[in-house]
Amino acid sequence: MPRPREFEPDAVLNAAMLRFWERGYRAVSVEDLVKATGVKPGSLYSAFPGGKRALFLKSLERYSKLVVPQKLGELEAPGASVDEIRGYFDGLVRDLLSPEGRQGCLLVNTAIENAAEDDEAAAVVRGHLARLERCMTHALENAARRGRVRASLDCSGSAKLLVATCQGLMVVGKANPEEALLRAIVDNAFAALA
Amino acid sequence: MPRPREFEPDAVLNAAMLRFWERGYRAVSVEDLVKATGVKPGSLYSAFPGGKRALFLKSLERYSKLVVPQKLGELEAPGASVDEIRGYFDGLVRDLLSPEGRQGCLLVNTAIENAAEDDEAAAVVRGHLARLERCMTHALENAARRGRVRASLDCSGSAKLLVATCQGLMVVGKANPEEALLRAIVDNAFAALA
DNA sequence: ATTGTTCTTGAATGGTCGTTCATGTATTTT
DNA sequence: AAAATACATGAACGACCATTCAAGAACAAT
Repeated sequence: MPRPREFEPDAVLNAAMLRFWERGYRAVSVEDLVKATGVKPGSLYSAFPGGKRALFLKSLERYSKLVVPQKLGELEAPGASVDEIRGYFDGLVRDLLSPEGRQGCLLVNTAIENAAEDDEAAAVVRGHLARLERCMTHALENAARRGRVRASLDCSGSAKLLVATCQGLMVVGKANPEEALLRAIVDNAFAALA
Repeated sequence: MPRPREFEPDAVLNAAMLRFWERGYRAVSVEDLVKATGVKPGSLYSAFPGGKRALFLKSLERYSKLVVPQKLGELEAPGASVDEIRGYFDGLVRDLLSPEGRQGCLLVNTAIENAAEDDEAAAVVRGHLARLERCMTHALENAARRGRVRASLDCSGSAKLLVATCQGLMVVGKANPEEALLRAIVDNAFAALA
């Protein structure tokens, strides 16, 4: 009986995610979202109860499920090793240097902008960091088994360090997107593993 | 002839800096600043032409001149070496774990929140990163001369990595202020130098 | 064709934003 | 004592904020 929806909620969520990604939670107004999606306030609020913040939290989850796996790529494969870590870092550098990728990582931005005042957002960020650390640890263990890193390497600890390094890479890259600088960071991070 | 000021502009600027530090630029309203300083809008705007944003930029500079040197401590001394780098990192961890220090670093927060849309703010951040890198490079060179790090170490590149590491430390610490995690990051960053 | 249900629309809400300005006040010089 | 000057006050500004809601519209079932 009901009248059918005229828009795709997933498409709306995607547009919202992109806005939050490039401008941050506070900088995006509902009017911005209305313009970006073509969906009027009333419909937005009925499709996403909880309004702007709910849309933001759903954006974080969507980012985790859709964008992150694409960036992680082979690093999440069971056989991942040093090359896959390297590939991930190279991808980060490439993104930071490209005009579209300068927005960095939505979850890093959220850690800084919202983690202190929004526990739910912080939880999503923590989940992301844990996932990243898991990948890195696993890849380092594979690498150790294959003799691609020094035998004395603390895989779990080094994974934590690598996670911090890529967060730092994004902070540096956001303020100072210079290829030589970013490459030096990545190169030296890897020199430490050998 | 004129009526004298009833407030200390430096004290006002300090209060503003603290607010921006803990909540971010967008999250702080002028009304917040009025409440925090006791100075009414009219006086605020006449003492700080340019309003909120000027106050923010001045806060960044004040932070650079007053807070940063205190955190850097001996690391800026000519004779600084590994121990001073370590001291700096330990201080960061201590701060991130303390209730007052969870706000992280104003300049890191600014890199994420404002660098993309505010060139002047980004320039201050870049200056800070350059200063940090200069300290680190100098300390590593001292350390190399004294045999405290491996001879093959690329001081300039490792300094860049250490800068990124402490930015990353602050991102991780903001979302997940766990001592064991932060210590592991620092320990492994130093293991890479030996 | 009518009814029931959900959706769309866009104006309106009350609140807050950053900023300005007219008025009154305190102080120093004349 | 009076004039001149800079400051303090806080109400008022228009703009924008997130959100709500009354009205009309589109479809499915009858």
